[in-house]
This record gives sequence, structure tokens and C-alpha cells, in this order.
Amino acid sequence: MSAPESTTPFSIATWNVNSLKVRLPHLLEWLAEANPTVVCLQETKLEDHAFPTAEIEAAGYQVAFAGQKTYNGVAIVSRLPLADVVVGNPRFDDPQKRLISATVAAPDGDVRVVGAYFPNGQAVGSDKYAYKLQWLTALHDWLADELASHPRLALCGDYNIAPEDADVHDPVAWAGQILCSDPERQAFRDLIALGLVDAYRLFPQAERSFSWWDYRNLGFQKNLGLRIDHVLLSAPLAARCTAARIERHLRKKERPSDHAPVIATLG
DNA sequence: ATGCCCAATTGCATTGGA
Repeated sequence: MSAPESTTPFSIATWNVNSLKVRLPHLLEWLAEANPTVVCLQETKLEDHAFPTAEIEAAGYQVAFAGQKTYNGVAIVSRLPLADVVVGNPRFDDPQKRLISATVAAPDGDVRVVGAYFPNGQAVGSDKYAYKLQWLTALHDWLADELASHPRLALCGDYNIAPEDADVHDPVAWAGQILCSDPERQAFRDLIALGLVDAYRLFPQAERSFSWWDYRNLGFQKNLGLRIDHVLLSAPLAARCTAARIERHLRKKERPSDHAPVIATLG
């Protein structure tokens, strides 16, 4: 037990970086500072040939990624070996790069990590909203099978869903709006019903805790945010979870992402 | 009532994000 990873507990995180090209320095700083074991990234916005593999490997992490130009793009970076990488949902033919899964060889057993960039949906009733709901249904149905074959599973990502009013800075203004509509929240509950647990809510948290703040209108400075980035753990992993937090300070850096990382520690 | 910011594109405005 002298490996470096044994000195810090296993932890798993998610972060929508809103362009990995711009945010690579932030990521490298945060990896060194917080030493997460696994990080799921969203909105890398890089084609695979442009992924900064060498820089991230130099920081002591392995990488798996699936990207495209301009939009979307997901990745998993891990201090521990990654295996069995799967891109996308085999039940949902989707040209948009929004899903990547891999098995991480954790000290006490394998963990299946699913990194997800859920569709935004743009506006309730729009074509993009219909796509979001279809995507959510397909994710749910696929995950039911994945959980059966991988009981130790974490679903980490930018869900683009604020599950409860407590996750919204102004629940009245957002009522029924995109990210907060009943069908979206029901889809979130349907994921929970598969046996997943919202790691952040396992612990007491400050009121008005958010993971995203609009770039406009001094959204961060006024804490006008939403909690839409989540780490969901299957029961065997939730039983081992000892802490969860939002890395709010990353939103204060120069040229920040509009999202902050969420990290859960498994003791 | 609406935009406000940020990133990317083959750009000199538009789209998407949330």
C-alpha cells in the first residue's frame, strides 16, 4: 500500500469545462490541488486529434475521450487504470458526443464510471427539448441494464436538470422552465429509482449551493445559480461515500468555466 | 419586454449554452 493513490481516498468528480482548450490550465491546476482519482469532463469541444493527452498524462492521469468540433465532447481522466471504454448509448444512435463509460480499477474493486453531458433542451416544447426527453428515456433504459452488470456504478455529469427547488436560486422565476420542468425532474427521479443516490445530498450542505452560474449579470457574484451537475452513486458506492462538495473557488479564476466541479469522496 | 457573457466559427455576425 505504498502507491501514491493510497495516500488520498478514492474520489470521483464531474466538471463541465466549457472548452478544454481554454480550461486546460485550470484543469491541471485543480488536478494537482484536489488530487481527484477520476474526473468526468463535459463540453471539451475538441476533436479527438486535438485532445491534450500528453499534458494530462504528464500530470499522472490516464485519459479516455470522445469529442467533436464546436459542441459537446466528453472525457474521463483517471489516476487509476481505465478499461472497457464505451462511447455513447448503444440503445440510442446519436451523432452528438455526450456519453463515455469506462471501468476504473479502484483498490477495493472495479467501479464503472459513466460520464454524461445531458442535452440542454433550449426551451420547453422545442425540438431540442423533445430530443432531451428521448435521450433521457434511452439513458434510463440502458442504465437499468448497466447497473445489473455493474453494481458499483457512478453516473457523473452535467445533467442540465435542477432536481429540486432547493437547487434553484429563484424557483418561482424558473418554475416550469427548461432545466426545471416536470418531465425533466421526473426523468431525474426515474434515474434515482434505478437505485442511484445523489452524493451531494448525502451530507448537510449550505443553502443556495449551486454548480453553475450564468456568465451574465454578475451571476456568480450574486450567487444566481443552479445545481445541475451531479454525481449519482449506486448503493454499494453510496454506502462508502464520506463527503461531497462543489469546488466553487474554480468559478473565481480568470476565464472560468460557467460550471464548478462536483466531487464525491469514497472513504 | 429583452439583453446583459463566453466560446467557436471561417467571422467581421451568428449560434448554442443554461
